[in-house]
Amino acid sequence: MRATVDDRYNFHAVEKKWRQRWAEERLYETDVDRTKPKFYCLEMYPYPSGKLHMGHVRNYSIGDATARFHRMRGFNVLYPMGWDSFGLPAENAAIAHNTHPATWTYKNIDAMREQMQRLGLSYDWRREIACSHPGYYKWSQWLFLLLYKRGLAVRKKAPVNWCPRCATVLANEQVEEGRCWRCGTPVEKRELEQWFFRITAYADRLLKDLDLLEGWPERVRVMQRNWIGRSEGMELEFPIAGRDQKLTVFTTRHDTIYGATFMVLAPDHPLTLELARGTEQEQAVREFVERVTRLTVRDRAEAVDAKEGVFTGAYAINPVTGERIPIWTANYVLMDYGTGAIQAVPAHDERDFEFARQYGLPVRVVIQGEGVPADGDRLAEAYTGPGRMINSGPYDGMDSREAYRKMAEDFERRGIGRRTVNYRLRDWLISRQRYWGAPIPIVYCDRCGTVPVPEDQLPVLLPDDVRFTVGASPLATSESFVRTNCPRCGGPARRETDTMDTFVDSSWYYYRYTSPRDDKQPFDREKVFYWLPVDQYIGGVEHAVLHLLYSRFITKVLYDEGLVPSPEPFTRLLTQGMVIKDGAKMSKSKGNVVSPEDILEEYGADATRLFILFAAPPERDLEWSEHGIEGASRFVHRVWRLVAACAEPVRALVRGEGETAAAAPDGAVADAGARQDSAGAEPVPSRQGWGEAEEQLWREVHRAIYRVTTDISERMQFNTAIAALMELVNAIYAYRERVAPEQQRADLLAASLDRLLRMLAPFTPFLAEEAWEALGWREFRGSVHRQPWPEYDPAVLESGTVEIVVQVNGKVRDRLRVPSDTPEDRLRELALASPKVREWVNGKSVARVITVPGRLVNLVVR
RNA sequence: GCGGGCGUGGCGGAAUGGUAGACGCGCCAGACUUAGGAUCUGGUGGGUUCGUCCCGUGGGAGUUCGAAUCUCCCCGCCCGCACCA
Repeated sequence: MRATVDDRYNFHAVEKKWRQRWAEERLYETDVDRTKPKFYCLEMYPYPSGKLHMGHVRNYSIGDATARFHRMRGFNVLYPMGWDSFGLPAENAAIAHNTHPATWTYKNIDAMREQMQRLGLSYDWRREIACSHPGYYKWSQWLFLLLYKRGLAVRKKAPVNWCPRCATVLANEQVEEGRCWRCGTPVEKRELEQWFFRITAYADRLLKDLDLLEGWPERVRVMQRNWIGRSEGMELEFPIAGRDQKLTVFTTRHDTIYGATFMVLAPDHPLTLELARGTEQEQAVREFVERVTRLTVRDRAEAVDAKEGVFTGAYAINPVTGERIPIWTANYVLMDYGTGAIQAVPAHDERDFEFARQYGLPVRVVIQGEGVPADGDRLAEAYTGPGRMINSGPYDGMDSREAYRKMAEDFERRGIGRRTVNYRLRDWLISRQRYWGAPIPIVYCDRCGTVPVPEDQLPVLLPDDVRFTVGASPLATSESFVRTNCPRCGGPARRETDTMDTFVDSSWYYYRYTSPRDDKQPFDREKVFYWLPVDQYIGGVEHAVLHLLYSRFITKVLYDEGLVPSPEPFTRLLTQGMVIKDGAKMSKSKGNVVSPEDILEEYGADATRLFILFAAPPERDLEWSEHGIEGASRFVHRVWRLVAACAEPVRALVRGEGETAAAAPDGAVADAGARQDSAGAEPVPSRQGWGEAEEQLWREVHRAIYRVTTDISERMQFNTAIAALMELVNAIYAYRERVAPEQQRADLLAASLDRLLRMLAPFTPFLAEEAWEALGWREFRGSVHRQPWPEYDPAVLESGTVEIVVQVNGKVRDRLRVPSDTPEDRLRELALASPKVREWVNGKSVARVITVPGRLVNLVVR
């Protein structure tokens, strides 16, 4: 062993060494252990694009620090990683390079795994999963069959979003501002028959259980609440004049029905063209509908800044007034929401008002608020508040809120309508006309119809003999795949050729980690009931209404089936901020991308992780800074120099203690990695012969433990935790500056460095382990990553003196240094006796004295 | 328009009712050095009569002994949703 420790820190060599040794020692492997509380720490598994970007590095730095901290705190921690490895980019790359999507995908996975290992992330790699692996997607198909069995997977014809560039349909959640979430191409509406998961059947529970998610950011809960979009109202029926047919509308304002002076249908409503047929309006309606429905979703959304519509030529009968009112069609009514038809009440709805004024339609006031004219012609804007009912037959004179209740009852009794709840949430369209996904396990038989593939015939494997066509499902080009026999009657049948949305794969992967190689079941019940729910989930906010909603839905289905222990999958959620540079998100087009690869090469894993956790609190955006990472790197080297400088006396001490322990009868020595709990307790200094300098540093150590512990466990504020560690390092330096070398106490230095290194372990795992070994502890106590988290001693924390601020009328006038246990009345005495304070009190009377123990005294003077 | 968040030194940020600006970056000075963009030490909100006091957390008002923090109004920025009937 070297006699001295080199004060230059070679992170390349150190990181390489520990990566190997940790793997050999199987340091991060975890299994069910009922003697410890469990902690499931999870990051959103990545799409294997080829290399990590800074957002990944941030995500995993947060997660790894969290996992390591909880391990040291005595939790049995599940911390796995896997790959969201189905999806379009692989297929597009395969088309471009004429290879197989799997080739591209698995090469990328290898590259990214390597980068993760360089970062020193403490995953249990035995649990690695990839959703494109047949051993995984078999169970995604099983999940489909479970939903099918429960009536939650259905094939139906509906208006769906179609991305012409990706040549596939998309779920509603995957359309952002009318554009495809992946490629940005404006999507089109198409009427197609597709497979849906009936997430709407869970709308109410998904909404209600949001209240359980106290560990989620308010922002995400609000986004989900809005996305689900529950609204209570009535479906009302308006007979169509001259036909034996009724028009059903959804409204939240049935109390305004006496003011319904016309009706509006969505242009793509099935009755729009039918009602116009044979009327003098037919031609105009046909032209209007064709023009509006041809627009992409986005163009249509933009076009509605100007409301536009035409009269259909048909009339409806207002069921309460008996009036004949015209039926219009207009671009501001959407087929997607409610029934695709509305009762227009221009006096009390802003949109109807604007439309009525534009086309000269009558406006009738039926609710009179303060200052609202009774004459609709004189109304300047729609009135949407409450008021007194007028022009409303038997309800005249009532308060509108009372009428609202009364009318609902009356209308139901008279059969005019019924109370109902409407949601904005649509069923989840899971069919994709693409290759690189899990095939939908369904067979179509001429005789038996739609037949699910029996579970024992899973997985339905992806065929290799496909042509990567665009515009139709590639699976349809594989004869061997399509042609099959009906599982029910054995006759000739055809397979479903669509694959599942990759969000189906990611909606349940966190269960699979608990028994990733199980080939008999999707997950082991015992293990899932031990590990779940996820205690801390970490990822980007962009999945607020995608993955995070789908996962909650699938969890509820599994919960109803009795397969998982909780109705919610993620107890706490942290949505990390973006990593930005020069004020903008890193992107190739802006040319402001910083590659983690380069940074790791130049500064090493510890400095990279440290900077990213230190520069901002995790949920806030983080501005990448070259100077900032240099500061972090400087700190890493500064710690190392301190360790090197203290090595000689500390090692002598550690060796002496270690040998004493080893000499004891039960001090049998196994290999270093396995000795985590037994030999070698933390060094407790005697404090004999200590002076004020020693006591002061020891207090700093305990203060740091207190601050780091609470900052991480209560708030996940890694930035302030690291600041506290920097202060501790500064304090140790200050001690060594202040006390002559021969006077410095080795027991104090050893105890301080012991605490420091254990607290650094979650942030700079390589540095902490290397220093731990250099000081001799690894030999006797095992890896720093298997140590318990240090405890602070409140008695030490509160010993010594504190500075008390003396205020006069809230302004600081003096500071007193007093023993920290000084009682309040003594503080008051000292404050009043202060010469500086007396100048400010001078002649006036002290009306009140407020003391805050350990902090301040405030004299209220008049 | 509705909803969520934010506004503090030159910069990233600390302080969630009790000393505003911890910690880091940058900058200034000193020490060591053949030299250093290394390292160590000190300083660093503005003003000032400089061992002093005044001002200061987007602006204004309020609650309180005391407000960056709580309340109300206004301004600005970011994010999400948006003719949802």
